Amino acid sequence: MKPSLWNTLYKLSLLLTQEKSLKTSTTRLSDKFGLAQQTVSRHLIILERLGLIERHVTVKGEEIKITTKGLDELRNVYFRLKSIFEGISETFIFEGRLFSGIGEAAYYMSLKTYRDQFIEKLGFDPYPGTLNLKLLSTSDVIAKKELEAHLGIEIESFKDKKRTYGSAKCFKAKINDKIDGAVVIVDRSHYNDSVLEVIAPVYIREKLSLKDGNIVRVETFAKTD
Amino acid sequence: MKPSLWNTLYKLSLLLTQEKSLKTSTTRLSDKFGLAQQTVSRHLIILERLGLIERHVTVKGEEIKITTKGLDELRNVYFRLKSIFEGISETFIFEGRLFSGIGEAAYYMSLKTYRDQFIEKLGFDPYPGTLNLKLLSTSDVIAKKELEAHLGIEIESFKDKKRTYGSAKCFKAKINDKIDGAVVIVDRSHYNDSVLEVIAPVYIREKLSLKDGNIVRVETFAKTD
DNA sequence: ATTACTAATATCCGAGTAG
DNA sequence: TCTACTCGGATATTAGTAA
Repeated sequence: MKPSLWNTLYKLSLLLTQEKSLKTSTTRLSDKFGLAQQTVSRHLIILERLGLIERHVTVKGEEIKITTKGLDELRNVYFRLKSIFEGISETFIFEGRLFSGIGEAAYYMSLKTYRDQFIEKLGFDPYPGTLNLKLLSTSDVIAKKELEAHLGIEIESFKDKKRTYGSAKCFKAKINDKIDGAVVIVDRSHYNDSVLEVIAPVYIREKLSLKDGNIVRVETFAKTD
Repeated sequence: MKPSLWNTLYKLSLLLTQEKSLKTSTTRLSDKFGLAQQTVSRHLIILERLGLIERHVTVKGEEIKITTKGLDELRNVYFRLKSIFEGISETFIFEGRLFSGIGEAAYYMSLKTYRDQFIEKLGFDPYPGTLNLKLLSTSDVIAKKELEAHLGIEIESFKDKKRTYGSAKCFKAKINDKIDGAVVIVDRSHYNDSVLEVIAPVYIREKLSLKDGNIVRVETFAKTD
């Protein structure tokens, strides 16, 4: 997302206050934003196409509302700035329903470059495969975004002859108050925001006698410095 | 400040974490920021000129530190986003040392357009003149910035044949726990951030028997919706 | 390696204006 | 009035290099 667009979204949010919609015109906004009417119009069109705002355009003006996706975009910056200015350690607690993935993670985790990094940076040799948890509440999904904004343990990307392997970020975690492991947030995951991927030095499913559908509790520890 | 520059400052802050300095190179940064090395170089030059960062450039790389001014720039956005996402009422308490201004404020406050707005929006006809308080601690200065990010009572700008008269933002306030008045934050004030300007329907100095140098306590109430 | 200049290119903005 | 199109000019970015 282009900085100038983000700026327009941000300034919109300052006028909208709370999830209410705003009835205004591009001319009035251009005045407030210090941009030309045409520029505001163009920005609004793009923001709408990106799904960040919703509009109801009439010949007399328009009504604008920031979508959940748009708010997420802003919240992400908010959380990152928060972790800078209120730089304190925080504990995040998640609850999710266990489900089976397609076993892809096991392949990636067995790659030497990744595995060596896990051992070096997390201090354990992870069991190949992740425990996938579907987060149950939106507050957990938002908390995950906040966690993501914190500094974690960085797993670096690398490439071989064929392709590039993406980066990831880990946070030490405790699973069901028993097992020490880590939450892995993959940069370009095929899962969406509502899925938490957990790794540990042991096979968690077996150790905790878990089956698909079980609720699992994960406590993570984020430090900001 | 241009959005693209703000973006670079913001991304820098994510790497710097806490007021530490960062030893890196424009190439490494260009990688992280998704910009060309030349663009990063140019941005850093401009940010430095604006006094938002400090650099120590060598032929082997450079060391970057975000200045107080730069952090303020980021904090401002942080506070505004905070008031959106944590939209709650807040009380701010300031303590400042009374000093005499040049009496300019009295002139402005006597202008009909301003005065009418004060009466309508604040509910009182202000004594012409402001009580100027020099804030004593940096935490108070930061609190003032946070207050500024909240929604206040807007006093609109206007123009006559000669010039434009700027806008301002007010927050209801209680002075020394006795007098009800308001804090006025003038958009382009000739005072800096460490000065708080207070108005009231009465002549505060007299009512509270205040003299230059006295410490005055101001409690303000900010609502976010 | 670096940083950062100059010049070419890509992108963005806003004046004019249609609908 | 309004939104939003086209298009020329402004601005920002990047490629090619020098130091």
